Amino acid sequence: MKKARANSTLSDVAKAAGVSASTASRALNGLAQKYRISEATEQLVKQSAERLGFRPSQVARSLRLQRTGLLGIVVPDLSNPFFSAIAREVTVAAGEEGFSAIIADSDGSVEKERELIEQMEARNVESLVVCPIGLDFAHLEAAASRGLPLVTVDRCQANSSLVQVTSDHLTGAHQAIELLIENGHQRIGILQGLHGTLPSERRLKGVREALAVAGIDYDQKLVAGDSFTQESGYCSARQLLTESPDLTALFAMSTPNAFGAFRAASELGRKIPENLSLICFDDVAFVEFMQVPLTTIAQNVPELGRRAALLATEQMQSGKSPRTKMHKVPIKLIQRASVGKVPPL
Amino acid sequence: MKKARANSTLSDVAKAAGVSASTASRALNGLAQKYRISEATEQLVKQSAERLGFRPSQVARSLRLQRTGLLGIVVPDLSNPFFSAIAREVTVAAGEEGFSAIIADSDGSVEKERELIEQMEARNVESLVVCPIGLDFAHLEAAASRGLPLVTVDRCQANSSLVQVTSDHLTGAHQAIELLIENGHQRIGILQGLHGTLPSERRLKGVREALAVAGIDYDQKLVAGDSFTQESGYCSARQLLTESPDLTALFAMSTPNAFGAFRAASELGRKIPENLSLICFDDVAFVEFMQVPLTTIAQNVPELGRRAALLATEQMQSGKSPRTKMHKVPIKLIQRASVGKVPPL
DNA sequence: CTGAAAGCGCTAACAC
DNA sequence: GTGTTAGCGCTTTCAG
Repeated sequence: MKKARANSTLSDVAKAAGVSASTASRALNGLAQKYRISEATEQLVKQSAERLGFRPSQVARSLRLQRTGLLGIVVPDLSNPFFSAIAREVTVAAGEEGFSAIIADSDGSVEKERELIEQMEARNVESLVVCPIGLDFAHLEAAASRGLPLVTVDRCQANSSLVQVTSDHLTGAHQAIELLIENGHQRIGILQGLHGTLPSERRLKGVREALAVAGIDYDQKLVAGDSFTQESGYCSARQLLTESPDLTALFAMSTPNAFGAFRAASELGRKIPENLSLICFDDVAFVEFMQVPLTTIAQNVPELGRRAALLATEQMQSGKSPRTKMHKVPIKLIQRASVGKVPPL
Repeated sequence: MKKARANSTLSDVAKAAGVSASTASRALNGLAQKYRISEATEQLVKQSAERLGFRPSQVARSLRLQRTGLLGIVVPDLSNPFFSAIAREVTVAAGEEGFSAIIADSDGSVEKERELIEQMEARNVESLVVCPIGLDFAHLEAAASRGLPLVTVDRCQANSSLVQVTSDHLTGAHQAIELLIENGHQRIGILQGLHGTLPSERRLKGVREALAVAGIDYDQKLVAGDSFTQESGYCSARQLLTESPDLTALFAMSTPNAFGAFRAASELGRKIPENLSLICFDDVAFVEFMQVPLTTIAQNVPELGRRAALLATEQMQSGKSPRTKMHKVPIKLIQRASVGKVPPL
């Protein structure tokens, strides 16, 4: 490998051009006009910079300007398509606003989330987008009250003063159940996500509302599960389908939940959609290429990310928190093949 | 929002403790022993720091130490599970080595990739992991020769002096074809990825080798496609299946390709695996929850990421490039349900 | 039109 | 044991 020649500095450029560092700085930062630097000098400086392959040190710049141009992202699992899609939107939106994104994976641990946020603060990120692991928000509130523009995405909290962006879970669940009912389903099993998280709670509320409208009793026996994972979906679907064989439909609160349900159903000899309907929240690209394409309540994931990034950068630029704290993004029911009419008995 | 109170600085802490900045710095950096700072002073400093909520500025530190502790990651599409899985491993491995990861999405554009790498260099990342878009490596070579420890993942280049980590594509493709042949398939369609990329070329070579071993002629007519996308898979599968209806198996070079093939097959009335076998490269979590679980050549994606991160950080710490440039990580054939015996005619 | 000097927050060599 | 000083690379008053 070639010798790691240190990048040349501004004063190198200045020296090469035979001017002072200040002049060089001004010429390179497009302030020639303002300072009425002679055309000749300006060109000379620019050429020297070019020739030396000068790249200004962002570190020095950050220190001087007290602006890092860094935006932090913390997600619970970057290998989960839902979160990586959010991360993607945030990074590109940040990039468009002139920021670089620094990312970290909390691996589903509140403790790690806390540490990572500490680290990011130490790095002087100018704002932070976090998809919280979901239960404890104290450290987030703390960071925000320290003046760090922070926005949470997805797993929000109802009674929080944080800026939050999440889907319209209630309406989504309501529509899901409505669709099932329209198709004649009366006995509907619910595969629940992590208790205590807003998405899970709101979706459950949506379920109850839709059931109430249709005059169907909400049966606690028909809801199971406590995590958005595939394993949880599998176990609870198995349990529900075994204990209540008269179920004709399943509402899964996440795609992994739905995958689990799929497996359980096939093990128990139920065919989707022939004698079991399945609808789920979240819509990942793959879902449509399953042999039985899933009918889903699609969250507008890119929009979640984009909005979060925008709220974060705005907040940072204006220096004040937006009036609206809770930002709901609409969901969309996508009908594919996994919901069928209840078979006439 | 509360007033954005600037974080307190080292000299604030020093003042509060009634000592000089140097002493404070030493006490806080665990150098008390080395400098024989009195127990009392040390505690005093630490308490003051605690009380003021002092968090050392990484920016100032970076400038002084000429070390940012930053590792850059550039991927073509963070919403693609393959790349996000790599990104995840890189960020966590980096974290374990005490680095923060700064990430960017090149959105499949070489131009953008070039710009992003520039930006990262300006931010003084200490090393860089890039999943190149695949064709032009000049800017990567340039960055590396400037002394930046850089490692490329996945789409590598055969005759490059860069440090690269990629799967054993040749063996993988060889095994895929072998499996098909063992199952009686003789007419095998190939759904190809982006031409000119090492993964695609090596896999094609593997195909030819396996075919040769079995004494089957390589038929140029049976290979189609020019991208790892789902659309490409769909179009080329349709084309192949239409022009050569005697095909009994398809080898797809990516999961998206396979999804496309799935759709094409079902539109053309072919059933997998009954009268069409399908095997594909890459193994994403979903693949096993498809109603017909896909038989795949699984890349060890986490390992790709981990190795890359390690090579990057090692290189940076030792200051020299590793002897081995090309790092191949083994693949694994995972048999599921999408490959069947060729039906006796 | 340009330069000198100060300083962002930190650490380390060199005093004493 | 602890303080003083210099300086990382940059921008920006303030002078001229």
